[in-house]
Amino acid sequence: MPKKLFYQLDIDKRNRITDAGLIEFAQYSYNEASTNSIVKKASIGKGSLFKYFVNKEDLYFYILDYVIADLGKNLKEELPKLKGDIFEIILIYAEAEFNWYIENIDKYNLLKRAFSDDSSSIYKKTVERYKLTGDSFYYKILGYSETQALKWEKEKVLNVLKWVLEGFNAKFIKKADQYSNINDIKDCYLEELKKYIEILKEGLCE
Amino acid sequence: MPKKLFYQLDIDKRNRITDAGLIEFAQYSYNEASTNSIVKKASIGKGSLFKYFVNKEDLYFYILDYVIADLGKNLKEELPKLKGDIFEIILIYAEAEFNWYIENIDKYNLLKRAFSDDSSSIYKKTVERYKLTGDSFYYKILGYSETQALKWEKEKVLNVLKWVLEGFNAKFIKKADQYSNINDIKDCYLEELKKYIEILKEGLCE
DNA sequence: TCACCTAATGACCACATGGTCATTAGGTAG
DNA sequence: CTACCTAATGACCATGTGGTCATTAGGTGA
Repeated sequence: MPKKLFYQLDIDKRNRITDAGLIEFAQYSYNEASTNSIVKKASIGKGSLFKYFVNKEDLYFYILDYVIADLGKNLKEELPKLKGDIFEIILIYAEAEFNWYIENIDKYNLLKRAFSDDSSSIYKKTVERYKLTGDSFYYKILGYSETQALKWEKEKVLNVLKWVLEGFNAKFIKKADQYSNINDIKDCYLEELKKYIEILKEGLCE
Repeated sequence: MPKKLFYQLDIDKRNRITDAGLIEFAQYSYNEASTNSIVKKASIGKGSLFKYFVNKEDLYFYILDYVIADLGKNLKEELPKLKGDIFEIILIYAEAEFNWYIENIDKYNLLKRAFSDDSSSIYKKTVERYKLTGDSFYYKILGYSETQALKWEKEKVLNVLKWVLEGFNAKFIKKADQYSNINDIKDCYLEELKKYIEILKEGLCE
């Protein structure tokens, strides 16, 4: 975590540093991200950065903490809306996540990179640091669903839903550049996802 | 592609270079991989490497070409075995791929990295170079399946199958370290995958 | 033995990295 | 104005990078 000096800065400077770090770590892997670039982007001296943070890793986890807190806050706001069977829940959850993604692409890319590149030198420390959140949160949300008649083990059904959602998201994001209007994207996303969920619901329910 | 000089080398030296490059690029991203390490691992002089290859990128694509050719050869051998409906085909295909993976972990990791890290500076050139293979191959294999009554659009069903297979593989590989006996792993993989395919077959067929 | 050729080499280059530290700038108290 | 303090700074350091090139080693023919 940052030293006291960092919190004594005026808000503008602090935001400049946070934003610069976020953009850099979203665009490049931990090792490829450059503190020199961050310093330039934030318009501060190189020495200052290492007065505010003990080293690159410290800066990285400060940024990551911040992003995860932001996502958590956003998802908590959606919690009361989660009602219905797991298929409806999945839809509501996916829509919330997708909306967050559309408006926080840098944060989304940072998270994706942080928890998917398991060969990065920082990955081990990352999963260690956040082991209590992560997947468990996903299942907690699903815990909100009404109990319901499934043809199969609940764990397997959840996995199938999770993998389809992940695959669908990845595929959709890749082709999302085509759309220009942001509302078109949201509509199209939801409409297409609904079909997949419909297929699974019909197939996996009693 | 390598210069003529490379092909004039005796087989042992050539293999040392290929292996060293494979291991390095499997372990580290393109930018993080070090030509110095490769040179040391292969026990050749730094200058020699750049006599054989015009630059790092040239070496990288030589290795990648080699791995893709190897995988292609392996899968072609499995082609005659692909018979039945798409669910049976998926199982046979997944088993072949998994066996290849188990015995070619470095090659597998290299491929995974090459086609998943879409932020790497080399990624664009990579997909450009191999755009004719890739996903299309996957669907070609599924083309071997007997036509069969599906409740839904074939494309969506294939996507669901693909995503579940991908998700299952990723999950399985992560916990594969637990097993010591390689045959246990293979058995366990196939057994668990079968259950998922069974679920999907029952759910997605007429 | 000598001259010739080519393949192999590692010292070397310019550049970028994470991190340091002596110096400076700017505000405050007397 | 001076003396003091602290926060900000960028020149600097050791290390590592991809890539080069003058030198060397070793084989061949006369």
